[in-house]
Amino acid sequence: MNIFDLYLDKIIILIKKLNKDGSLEIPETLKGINVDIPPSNFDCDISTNVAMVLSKVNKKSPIDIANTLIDLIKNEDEKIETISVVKPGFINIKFKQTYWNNFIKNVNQNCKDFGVNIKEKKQKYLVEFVSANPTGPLHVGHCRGAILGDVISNILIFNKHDVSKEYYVNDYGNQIINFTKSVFFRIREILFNEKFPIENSDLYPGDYLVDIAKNIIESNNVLKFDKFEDVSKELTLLSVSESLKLIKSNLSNLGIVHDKFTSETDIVLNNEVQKAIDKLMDKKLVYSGKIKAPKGEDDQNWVEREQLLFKSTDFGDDKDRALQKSDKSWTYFASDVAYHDNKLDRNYDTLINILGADHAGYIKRITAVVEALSGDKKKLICKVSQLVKLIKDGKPFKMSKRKGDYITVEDLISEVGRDATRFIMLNRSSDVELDFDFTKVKEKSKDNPLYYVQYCYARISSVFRHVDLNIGNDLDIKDYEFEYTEDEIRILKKIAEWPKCIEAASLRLEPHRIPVYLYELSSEFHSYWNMGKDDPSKRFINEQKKIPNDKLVFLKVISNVIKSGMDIVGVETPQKM
RNA sequence: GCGCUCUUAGCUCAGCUGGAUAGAGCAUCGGUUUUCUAAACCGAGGGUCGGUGGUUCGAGUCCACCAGAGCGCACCA
Repeated sequence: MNIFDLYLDKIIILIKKLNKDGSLEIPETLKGINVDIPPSNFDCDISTNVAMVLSKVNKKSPIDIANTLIDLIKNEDEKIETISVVKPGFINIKFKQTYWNNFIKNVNQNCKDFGVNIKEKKQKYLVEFVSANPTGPLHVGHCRGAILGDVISNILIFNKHDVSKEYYVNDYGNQIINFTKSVFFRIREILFNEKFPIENSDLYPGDYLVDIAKNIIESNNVLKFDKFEDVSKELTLLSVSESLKLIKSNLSNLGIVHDKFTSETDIVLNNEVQKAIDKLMDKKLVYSGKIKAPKGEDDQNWVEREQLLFKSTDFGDDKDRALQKSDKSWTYFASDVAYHDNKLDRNYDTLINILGADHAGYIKRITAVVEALSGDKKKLICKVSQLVKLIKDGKPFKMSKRKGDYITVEDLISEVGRDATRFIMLNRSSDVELDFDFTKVKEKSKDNPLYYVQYCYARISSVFRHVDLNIGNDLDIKDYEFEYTEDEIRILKKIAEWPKCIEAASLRLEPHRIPVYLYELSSEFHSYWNMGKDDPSKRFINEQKKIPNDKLVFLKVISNVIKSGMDIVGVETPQKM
């Protein structure tokens, strides 16, 4: 039940009627008209800008139009307490107390689906996220995008869409060869006491490779590790598989489960790259040419080479992109073209890619490919998660690939916990860099917004416990004749915002709106709770040791929204803290 | 040189696709526990929304230019 949408519909019907009568002009599109939350210093519940939007086409001042509208609106709705016109031309409406009885009844009767955006057309989504190279465990840098992708998916699922969470495994190419070589040398180190060539900067130095090497030695007694070339094929498979084991366990510790892992090697071996490039060729978007050196770069080392290029400039990219290396093998980009063609073949309505900030430059070319292949500009949406700045003891903390001194997801979770990690990573817009201060998050865990929201839920649970009720059970209430006070209505108004929050989060793929909203709601609740100290009528449990029905549904509805929100964010709502 | 993202209180950030007197937390100062969880609450101070123009009834929000920060810019993945 979205009270803002319901009222917007009412107003649209009204002005259309007036337009039919000939007493009002309306613009072609009614898109600008909205019903919104008024600023808190106005004593009203909802507010609309209709009069201001209609002002132009009617050549009248917004105030005049508003004044003629308010009587008509009031006549049609006996739930209105006051309706008034304010300065630039807003119409402000305050409902009678009884309005909120109907509201809370409605919310309670379909608790689980409260907030679901019924206006959204049901779609099939594919959300690709993480897709870190299978060359070792996940580190903190992967964490934000992982959580972002997971929760974006959760929001879409909450809104009843069909969502598939997918991981693209880059198990092909030079990096994988280097990785496998590194494993090979670690194996020789263990078996033949041969020193690992640490000076070779192409190799992966991390300690986790020793464990991978041990696992491979233990689980296999066929392979001989004399020459890399002899075992490279089998060893690659084993090494990648060990890596994926680590990654999947990291993801599971973060509370993330992907529906599908797609392997780049499979795509390449299936000849899908050639097929996809052929499709682009048919559209005359592939040609053989040379890329010019970027200005300002050092031109001396630049070698112009004839190679196969994709005309991404046709779609707004800065330059055309190479599909083939000079040795005629495919580039990474080419196999990604194939992968996206593969996605398109699976008939999704919308593809979503979650990328790290360091891959933002990649967006234009890949959206160009999807547009070229599907003919639909909006088929692929790329969402970038900005960097996480790690801070330890007040100082920035840099990770070094060469030394292999990563902070892993494992370290992070064991230090601050899964829920705190998820909540804090989401509490900011993905467009801005995020400060993640280890010492702060750990030391000041009491100031952590996660606990603030959880505490709210725990407080409500404790009230239920006191009268032997369970917070999770449905409430069956027949009579909704209540008289909520101003302080309670303030919270009910916040509850009424929940569907709006979900709508914005889903439409714009901005999960941070959910923790931000939950924090605000919790704040209203804690404030109300403390009023009970001075004013016994604000306590939930009365002198007969019972909770009256008005307070009971009130609590139920609040806890339900918190639960829904926390489920989407993917964190626990403990009943005791 | 080019592209992407950002710039809001001392610090970290919200600001619902252009609306009304721009909001939180932290930090600082001062208060609140015989009562359902004080991991909480109440109060005070703190702002030229990076700058300059433009678009319009109306701009933190849209456009242009400028300044600053981060990320990226070949056949790596």
